[in-house]
Amino acid sequence: MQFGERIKELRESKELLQRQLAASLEIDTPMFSKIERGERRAKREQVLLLAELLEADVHDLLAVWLADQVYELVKDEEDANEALQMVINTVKKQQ
Amino acid sequence: MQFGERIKELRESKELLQRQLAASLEIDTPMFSKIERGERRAKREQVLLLAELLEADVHDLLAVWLADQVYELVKDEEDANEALQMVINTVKKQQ
DNA sequence: TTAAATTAGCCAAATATTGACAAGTCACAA
DNA sequence: TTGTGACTTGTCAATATTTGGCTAATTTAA
Repeated sequence: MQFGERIKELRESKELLQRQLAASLEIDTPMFSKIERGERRAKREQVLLLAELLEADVHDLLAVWLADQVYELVKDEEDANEALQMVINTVKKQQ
Repeated sequence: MQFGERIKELRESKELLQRQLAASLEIDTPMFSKIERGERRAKREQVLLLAELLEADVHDLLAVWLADQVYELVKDEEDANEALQMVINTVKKQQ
């Protein structure tokens, strides 16, 4: 939902081609295209690399990347909000 | 983390045995035991059944069940909080 | 100590994810 | 139009993960 768009924006603002970033990530261009369109998910390690290559804030990218995955899990659930609040409380304490 | 404990409490307060609930869910007792201890995750459908069998609030159980899964995804992430906030915002709009 | 209840460990079957390839579309320059 | 480069689509096999169920151990309670 958001991660791919973010990557695409950053990539275009740096005038890089998919195949260039794909090469850096050691995947093929179709795979990179899919990541940008959210059809496939990037690996955590790839997010770190992309942050570096695109000179973007790594925490920001990681947060968006994570959010995509969480969203995928809860998007069809009526009780998503309650569940998310519970997790936030748990995560707070855990720090 | 929470779902299994919740089920166990409800089960014990109704003085039911694992094997009885397991039979109702059409799984074996060891599997039910694992669900209670969080070693395996229940299917959504099983949560609905459990809510009925244990006379518990189905939304409440679903929320806890979902929360477990989300937690599993974000628990080791430094940026979990930011990600969760993003998802909450997205989910709010989606309604 | 026994018998029932619960847990641990293991394995095979089913499912999902992954990476790669070939072929397709699209925009545009020659 | 034809050709070229950038990107997308679809498919497939390889790999990983999840699932269900079995056996055997351990715990609990009488």
